[in-house]
Amino acid sequence: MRIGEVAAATGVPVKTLRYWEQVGVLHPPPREGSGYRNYPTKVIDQVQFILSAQAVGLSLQVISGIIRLRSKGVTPCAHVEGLLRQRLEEIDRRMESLHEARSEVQRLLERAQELDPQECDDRSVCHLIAQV
Amino acid sequence: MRIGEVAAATGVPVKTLRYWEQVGVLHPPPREGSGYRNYPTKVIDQVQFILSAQAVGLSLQVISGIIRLRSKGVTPCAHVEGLLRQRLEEIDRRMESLHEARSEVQRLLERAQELDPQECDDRSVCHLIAQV
DNA sequence: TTAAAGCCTCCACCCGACTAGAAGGTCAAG
DNA sequence: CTTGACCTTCTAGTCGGGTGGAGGCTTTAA
Repeated sequence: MRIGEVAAATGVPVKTLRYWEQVGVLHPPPREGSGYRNYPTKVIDQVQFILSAQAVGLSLQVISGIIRLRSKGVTPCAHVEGLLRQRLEEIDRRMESLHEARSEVQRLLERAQELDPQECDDRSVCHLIAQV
Repeated sequence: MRIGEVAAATGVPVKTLRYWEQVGVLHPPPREGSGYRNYPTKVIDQVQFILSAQAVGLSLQVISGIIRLRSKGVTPCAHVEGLLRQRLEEIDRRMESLHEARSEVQRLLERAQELDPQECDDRSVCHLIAQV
């Protein structure tokens, strides 16, 4: 199948499919005599896999690692499980730092209720956001 | 004071101070005869403000908006309060999507316990990450 | 037969916040 | 007087995941 059909079937833009090939996450398909890419049908599954993996937050680099293992004949499940665990930790770290940021903003907003705007003088840019 | 002194006093690299000037978040200071930047002492406070605002997650563009208001003589507190509320909403949105991602990864990991690696066949790249 | 749609490659650009390095001018100490 | 630290501008690169457009083939339907 041609690249446009793959795009239509998966919703991924043609440009993106070529980009994915370029960065190594999709295997280069054989070409027709015209030079057109001629994809096997299973590319649809691969594209779906990439989309699912992206949705979980894996990077294209990591995803292409999985696909490379797969095409070497290795069953990548154990590897993928490790990656998912790493991803879980990553998410937890980011949730935590987001949580801290939230508390800080909350604190500033509460302080804003107490402070008088008239006090916002030339000493600082704005007393709402001030050095801890 | 010279740019190196500002850098030493605030911990912000010289390159970054010049960059901040370039993108409009720091006012261009007057120059010595040599062409060297000659900062007023209050730049320290401004840099601290920028750092604090960044720590809260405000972008340089937003921060320079606040500073512009300030230098027009406007007391930016009300504006800043609005920005902080927007930031809070932004944080909440991101926490939510992070939370969803976390559940999804969690779900995949739990499924990994049930599935047999032998089943990971050629139909898909890896059955751990599969289409919903 | 011809026009449109689809495909090809290549190069450049986007977001944000820097950071690196080249090539050169200035200043303070010994 | 020289050395080295400090300053200047300018260009260009980083990260990730694409997107846009130019210029030029190929295929397909009327």
